[in-house]
Amino acid sequence: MKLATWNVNSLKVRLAQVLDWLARHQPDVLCLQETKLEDANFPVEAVRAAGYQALFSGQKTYNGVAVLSRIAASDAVCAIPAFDDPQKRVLATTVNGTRVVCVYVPNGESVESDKYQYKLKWLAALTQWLRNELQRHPHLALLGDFNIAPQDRDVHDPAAWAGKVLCSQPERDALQALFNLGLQDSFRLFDQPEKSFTWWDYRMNAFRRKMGLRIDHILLSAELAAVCSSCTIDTEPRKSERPSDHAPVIAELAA
DNA sequence: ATGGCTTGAGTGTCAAGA
Repeated sequence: MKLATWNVNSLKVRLAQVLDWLARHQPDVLCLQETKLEDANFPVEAVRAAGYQALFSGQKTYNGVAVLSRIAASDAVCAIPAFDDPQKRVLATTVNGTRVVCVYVPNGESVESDKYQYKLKWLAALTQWLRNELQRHPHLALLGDFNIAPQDRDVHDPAAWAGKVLCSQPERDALQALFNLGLQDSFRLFDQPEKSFTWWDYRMNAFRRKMGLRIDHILLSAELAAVCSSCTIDTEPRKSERPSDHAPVIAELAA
Protein backbone atom coordinates (compact mmCIF):
# COMPACT_ATOMS: atom_id res chain seq x y z
CA MET A 1 0.00 0.00 0.00
CA LYS A 2 1.29 3.42 -0.98
CA LEU A 3 0.35 6.34 1.28
CA ALA A 4 1.08 9.97 0.51
CA THR A 5 0.53 13.45 1.90
CA TRP A 6 0.71 16.86 0.25
CA ASN A 7 -0.06 20.36 1.42
CA VAL A 8 -1.33 21.78 -1.87
CA ASN A 9 -1.90 25.40 -0.74
CA SER A 10 -5.25 25.71 -2.55
CA LEU A 11 -6.68 22.69 -4.34
CA LYS A 12 -8.40 25.04 -6.78
CA VAL A 13 -5.05 26.36 -8.01
CA ARG A 14 -3.29 22.98 -7.78
CA LEU A 15 -6.01 20.61 -9.08
CA ALA A 16 -4.34 19.87 -12.42
CA GLN A 17 -1.03 19.22 -10.64
CA VAL A 18 -2.72 16.87 -8.16
CA LEU A 19 -4.47 14.91 -10.93
CA ASP A 20 -1.20 14.64 -12.85
CA TRP A 21 0.59 13.50 -9.71
CA LEU A 22 -2.08 10.85 -9.00
CA ALA A 23 -1.70 9.48 -12.52
CA ARG A 24 2.08 9.31 -12.21
CA HIS A 25 2.34 7.84 -8.71
CA GLN A 26 -0.97 6.03 -8.27
CA PRO A 27 -0.94 6.10 -4.46
CA ASP A 28 -3.61 4.09 -2.68
CA VAL A 29 -4.21 7.06 -0.40
CA LEU A 30 -3.38 10.75 -0.81
CA CYS A 31 -3.95 13.09 2.12
CA LEU A 32 -4.29 16.78 1.22
CA GLN A 33 -3.99 19.86 3.40
CA GLU A 34 -4.84 23.51 2.84
CA THR A 35 -7.47 22.71 0.24
CA LYS A 36 -9.03 26.13 1.03
CA LEU A 37 -12.37 24.94 -0.38
CA GLU A 38 -15.85 24.80 1.03
CA ASP A 39 -17.20 21.26 0.72
CA ALA A 40 -19.75 22.36 -1.91
CA ASN A 41 -16.85 23.38 -4.18
CA PHE A 42 -14.74 20.22 -3.81
CA PRO A 43 -13.83 18.79 -7.26
CA VAL A 44 -15.50 15.42 -6.62
CA GLU A 45 -16.04 14.60 -10.28
CA ALA A 46 -12.50 15.36 -11.44
CA VAL A 47 -11.11 13.22 -8.64
CA ARG A 48 -13.54 10.40 -9.44
CA ALA A 49 -12.58 10.54 -13.10
CA ALA A 50 -8.97 10.06 -11.99
CA GLY A 51 -10.02 6.86 -10.23
CA TYR A 52 -10.26 8.13 -6.65
CA GLN A 53 -12.99 8.67 -4.16
CA ALA A 54 -12.76 11.73 -1.95
CA LEU A 55 -13.53 12.50 1.66
CA PHE A 56 -13.13 16.15 2.58
CA SER A 57 -13.63 18.62 5.37
CA GLY A 58 -13.15 22.18 4.25
CA GLN A 59 -13.97 25.81 4.82
CA LYS A 60 -13.71 29.02 2.88
CA THR A 61 -10.25 30.60 2.42
CA TYR A 62 -8.31 28.75 5.10
CA ASN A 63 -7.34 25.22 6.16
CA GLY A 64 -9.27 22.26 4.75
CA VAL A 65 -8.22 18.61 4.52
CA ALA A 66 -9.11 15.71 2.22
CA VAL A 67 -8.36 12.01 1.83
CA LEU A 68 -8.37 10.58 -1.68
CA SER A 69 -8.38 6.80 -1.95
CA ARG A 70 -8.62 4.24 -4.73
CA ILE A 71 -10.80 1.94 -2.65
CA ALA A 72 -13.65 2.92 -0.42
CA ALA A 73 -12.91 4.57 2.91
CA SER A 74 -15.14 4.09 5.94
CA ASP A 75 -15.73 5.48 9.44
CA ALA A 76 -14.77 9.07 8.67
CA VAL A 77 -14.23 11.50 11.55
CA CYS A 78 -13.56 15.17 10.79
CA ALA A 79 -12.73 16.65 14.18
CA ILE A 80 -10.71 15.84 17.27
CA PRO A 81 -13.34 14.57 19.72
CA ALA A 82 -13.88 16.81 22.75
CA PHE A 83 -11.82 19.61 21.20
CA ASP A 84 -14.01 22.49 20.11
CA ASP A 85 -12.42 23.92 16.98
CA PRO A 86 -14.04 25.67 14.00
CA GLN A 87 -10.90 25.18 11.91
CA LYS A 88 -11.01 22.20 9.53
CA ARG A 89 -7.71 20.45 10.15
CA VAL A 90 -8.44 16.75 10.72
CA LEU A 91 -9.87 13.87 8.73
CA ALA A 92 -9.59 10.26 9.88
CA THR A 93 -10.87 7.27 7.97
CA THR A 94 -10.25 3.55 7.54
CA VAL A 95 -8.89 2.27 4.21
CA ASN A 96 -8.23 -1.41 3.70
CA GLY A 97 -7.93 -2.02 7.44
CA THR A 98 -5.55 0.88 8.04
CA ARG A 99 -6.66 3.89 10.06
CA VAL A 100 -5.52 6.93 8.07
CA VAL A 101 -5.39 10.21 10.00
CA CYS A 102 -4.82 13.32 7.87
CA VAL A 103 -3.80 16.43 9.81
CA TYR A 104 -3.03 20.06 9.12
CA VAL A 105 -1.35 21.13 12.34
CA PRO A 106 -1.67 24.87 13.12
CA ASN A 107 1.27 26.98 11.98
CA GLY A 108 1.66 28.89 15.23
CA GLU A 109 2.90 32.11 13.59
CA SER A 110 5.55 32.80 16.24
CA VAL A 111 6.35 31.54 19.71
CA GLU A 112 4.94 34.78 21.17
CA SER A 113 1.62 34.43 19.33
CA ASP A 114 -1.74 33.27 20.68
CA LYS A 115 -1.71 30.99 17.64
CA TYR A 116 1.32 29.22 19.10
CA GLN A 117 -0.62 28.43 22.27
CA TYR A 118 -3.48 27.17 20.10
CA LYS A 119 -0.98 24.99 18.23
CA LEU A 120 0.29 23.38 21.44
CA LYS A 121 -3.25 22.81 22.79
CA TRP A 122 -4.28 21.38 19.43
CA LEU A 123 -1.34 18.96 19.46
CA ALA A 124 -2.09 17.89 23.04
CA ALA A 125 -5.70 17.16 22.08
CA LEU A 126 -4.57 15.25 18.99
CA THR A 127 -2.23 13.13 21.11
CA GLN A 128 -4.93 12.29 23.66
CA TRP A 129 -7.30 11.28 20.88
CA LEU A 130 -4.71 9.16 19.04
CA ARG A 131 -3.85 7.33 22.24
CA ASN A 132 -7.36 5.87 22.04
CA GLU A 133 -7.34 5.49 18.27
CA LEU A 134 -4.17 3.40 18.44
CA GLN A 135 -5.79 1.02 20.90
CA ARG A 136 -8.69 0.53 18.52
CA HIS A 137 -6.58 0.55 15.35
CA PRO A 138 -3.11 -1.03 15.66
CA HIS A 139 -2.61 -0.30 11.97
CA LEU A 140 -2.57 3.49 12.07
CA ALA A 141 -0.86 6.08 9.88
CA LEU A 142 -0.72 9.77 10.79
CA LEU A 143 0.02 11.89 7.73
CA GLY A 144 0.12 15.57 7.10
CA ASP A 145 1.62 18.99 7.52
CA PHE A 146 2.85 18.99 11.11
CA ASN A 147 4.47 22.42 10.94
CA ILE A 148 7.28 21.01 13.12
CA ALA A 149 10.85 20.19 12.08
CA PRO A 150 11.73 17.22 14.34
CA GLN A 151 15.48 17.78 14.56
CA ASP A 152 18.14 20.28 13.54
CA ARG A 153 19.06 18.12 10.55
CA ASP A 154 15.56 18.83 9.25
CA VAL A 155 16.36 22.56 9.07
CA HIS A 156 18.54 24.27 6.45
CA ASP A 157 19.97 26.74 8.99
CA PRO A 158 19.47 25.41 12.52
CA ALA A 159 21.19 28.38 14.14
CA ALA A 160 18.92 30.88 12.42
CA TRP A 161 15.82 28.83 13.29
CA ALA A 162 16.78 27.92 16.88
CA GLY A 163 13.86 28.48 19.21
CA LYS A 164 11.70 29.85 16.41
CA VAL A 165 8.25 28.58 15.54
CA LEU A 166 8.38 25.21 13.71
CA CYS A 167 11.60 24.38 15.59
CA SER A 168 11.00 25.37 19.22
CA GLN A 169 11.46 22.86 22.01
CA PRO A 170 7.79 22.83 23.13
CA GLU A 171 6.77 21.97 19.57
CA ARG A 172 9.41 19.25 19.37
CA ASP A 173 8.25 17.95 22.75
CA ALA A 174 4.69 17.79 21.38
CA LEU A 175 5.95 15.75 18.42
CA GLN A 176 7.88 13.52 20.82
CA ALA A 177 4.63 12.89 22.69
CA LEU A 178 3.24 11.47 19.44
CA PHE A 179 6.36 9.31 19.05
CA ASN A 180 5.85 8.18 22.66
CA LEU A 181 2.48 6.71 21.64
CA GLY A 182 4.47 4.29 19.49
CA LEU A 183 4.29 6.27 16.26
CA GLN A 184 7.49 6.35 14.22
CA ASP A 185 8.79 8.89 11.70
CA SER A 186 8.79 6.71 8.58
CA PHE A 187 11.28 9.00 6.85
CA ARG A 188 13.95 8.21 9.45
CA LEU A 189 13.48 4.45 9.17
CA PHE A 190 15.81 4.70 6.15
CA ASP A 191 19.03 6.34 5.08
CA GLN A 192 18.17 9.68 3.51
CA PRO A 193 20.00 12.41 1.62
CA GLU A 194 21.17 15.41 3.61
CA LYS A 195 19.09 18.55 3.24
CA SER A 196 15.88 16.59 2.75
CA PHE A 197 13.06 19.09 3.15
CA THR A 198 9.33 19.29 2.38
CA TRP A 199 8.75 23.04 2.50
CA TRP A 200 10.57 26.02 1.03
CA ASP A 201 9.54 29.66 1.34
CA TYR A 202 8.19 31.15 -1.88
CA ARG A 203 10.51 34.11 -1.34
CA MET A 204 14.22 34.50 -1.85
CA ASN A 205 14.53 31.59 -4.30
CA ALA A 206 14.50 29.38 -1.23
CA PHE A 207 13.88 26.16 -3.15
CA ARG A 208 16.72 26.69 -5.59
CA ARG A 209 18.99 27.55 -2.67
CA LYS A 210 17.91 24.45 -0.71
CA MET A 211 16.66 26.65 2.13
CA GLY A 212 13.89 24.43 3.46
CA LEU A 213 12.44 22.61 6.42
CA ARG A 214 11.12 19.05 6.78
CA ILE A 215 7.75 19.67 8.37
CA ASP A 216 5.46 17.24 6.49
CA HIS A 217 5.54 13.74 7.90
CA ILE A 218 4.17 10.22 7.72
CA LEU A 219 4.09 8.64 11.18
CA LEU A 220 3.38 4.93 11.45
CA SER A 221 2.31 2.66 14.27
CA ALA A 222 4.73 -0.16 15.13
CA GLU A 223 2.79 -2.69 13.05
CA LEU A 224 2.93 -0.48 9.96
CA ALA A 225 6.51 0.67 10.53
CA ALA A 226 7.53 -2.99 10.53
CA VAL A 227 6.27 -3.38 6.95
CA CYS A 228 7.33 0.02 5.63
CA SER A 229 9.77 -0.40 2.74
CA SER A 230 10.43 3.25 1.85
CA CYS A 231 9.65 6.87 2.60
CA THR A 232 10.55 9.54 0.08
CA ILE A 233 9.98 13.22 -0.65
CA ASP A 234 9.00 14.06 -4.23
CA THR A 235 10.50 17.45 -5.04
CA GLU A 236 9.41 17.34 -8.70
CA PRO A 237 6.14 19.25 -8.22
CA ARG A 238 8.03 22.03 -6.39
CA LYS A 239 9.95 22.65 -9.64
CA SER A 240 6.82 23.20 -11.72
CA GLU A 241 5.01 26.41 -12.68
CA ARG A 242 2.93 27.79 -9.81
CA PRO A 243 4.01 25.13 -7.32
CA SER A 244 2.73 24.56 -3.84
CA ASP A 245 5.37 25.61 -1.33
CA HIS A 246 5.21 22.02 0.06
CA ALA A 247 6.37 18.78 -1.57
CA PRO A 248 4.52 15.45 -1.34
CA VAL A 249 5.81 12.71 0.97
CA ILE A 250 5.26 9.04 0.07
CA ALA A 251 5.50 5.90 2.21
CA GLU A 252 5.28 2.37 0.81
CA LEU A 253 4.00 -0.46 2.97
CA ALA A 254 4.27 -4.16 2.14
CA ALA A 255 0.85 -5.71 1.42
C1' DA B 1 16.42 45.55 6.39
C1' DT B 2 10.76 41.86 10.02
C1' DG B 3 10.88 42.41 3.74
C1' DG B 4 11.17 39.05 0.28
C1' DC B 5 6.06 35.36 -2.52
C1' DT B 6 1.45 33.22 -2.94
C1' DT B 7 -3.45 32.68 -2.05
C1' DG B 8 -8.20 34.26 -1.18
C1' DA B 9 -11.17 37.88 -0.31
C1' DG B 10 -12.78 41.31 -3.49
C1' DT B 11 -11.62 45.87 -6.38
C1' DG B 12 -8.41 48.39 -1.40
C1' DT B 13 -5.14 46.10 0.32
C1' DC B 14 -5.05 43.02 3.95
C1' DA B 15 -4.72 38.33 6.63
C1' DA B 16 -2.32 34.17 6.70
C1' DG B 17 1.02 31.07 5.63
C1' DA B 18 5.97 29.12 7.57
